[in-house]
Amino acid sequence: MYSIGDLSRRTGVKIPTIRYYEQMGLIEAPERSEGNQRRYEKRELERLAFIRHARDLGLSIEAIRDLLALSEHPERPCGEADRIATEHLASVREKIARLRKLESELERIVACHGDHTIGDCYVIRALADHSMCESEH
Amino acid sequence: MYSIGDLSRRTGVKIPTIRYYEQMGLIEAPERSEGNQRRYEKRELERLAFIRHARDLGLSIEAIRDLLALSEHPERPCGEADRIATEHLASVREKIARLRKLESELERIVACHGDHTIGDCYVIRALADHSMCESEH
DNA sequence: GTAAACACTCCAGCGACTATAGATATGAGG
DNA sequence: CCTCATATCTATAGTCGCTGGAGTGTTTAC
Ligand SMILES: [Zn+2]
Ligand SMILES: [Zn+2]
Ligand SMILES: [Zn+2]
Ligand SMILES: [Zn+2]
Repeated sequence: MYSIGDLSRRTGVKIPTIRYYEQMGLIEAPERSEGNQRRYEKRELERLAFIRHARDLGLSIEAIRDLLALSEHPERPCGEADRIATEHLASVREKIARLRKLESELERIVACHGDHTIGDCYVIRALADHSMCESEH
Repeated sequence: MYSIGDLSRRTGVKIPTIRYYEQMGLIEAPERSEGNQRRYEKRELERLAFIRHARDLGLSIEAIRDLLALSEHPERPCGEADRIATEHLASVREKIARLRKLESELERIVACHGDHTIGDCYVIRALADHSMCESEH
């Protein structure tokens, strides 16, 4: 039996976040002590570790909910789980692509170091005028 | 004189967003028509275009507020503006680095395509066990 | 004059937490 | 058993940058 604090220390998930996950339906409402405090089993510790890891990998609460539901049925085919992960990978790649464009625009923009005034600062002028950019964003 | 709708069409910033920027102090409260509708000058159109472009480049409202304040003083040195842009570039680079790590973990995880069940799905097992990962995240 | 299009304010919601406030429970030492 | 520090409880509000809706009033074109 773990208290919510034990669970928090063991998984690195903050206490309010654990309660939030319960509210969001990622973990079931656990048993309670006589004084109404949450008491968890090992099962729930593992479930929370799964959630934590999936969050660290950037999966949404929604996706994690689906993955947890799938993992309750070990005999079923895993196409859906693979699809969720693949889609997530695609979205990570999109984000990277977008950020790389920003990176190169910003590199160009900040290249104007030196002693000068706001009036002729390339940063300010570049921000005021998208036509100086090399790509859309 | 532009109505809020004109401004919106010309800058691509949605109407509620323009009002939000006003509330956030990025643009001043403009004059009003007799019937209390906002009426903008060209100055404000340019200011909003600046904001839009800076947002597209990922700058925070806070940073944009500072940049706008700086741009009111063309005679001052531009070190601060350069610093804001440089810091932002650094944060974009950090994001890219983090996402690249995720990308490579996810690539490894989704490599398990094929006909199999949830019970032996690598996606599910990898999410349950961070020790199968090659880096921290 | 009338109708369509536009704009007003206020407020709620998104996602994924995080942080308070004020009350109650638990557990270890005496 | 009592005290007290620590832990936990609920409920609510705040974060960021918008976005949408309800319900009402204004402008404009015909
Ligand atoms: Zn400069
Ligand atoms: Zn641009
Ligand atoms: Zn699989
Ligand atoms: Zn991992």
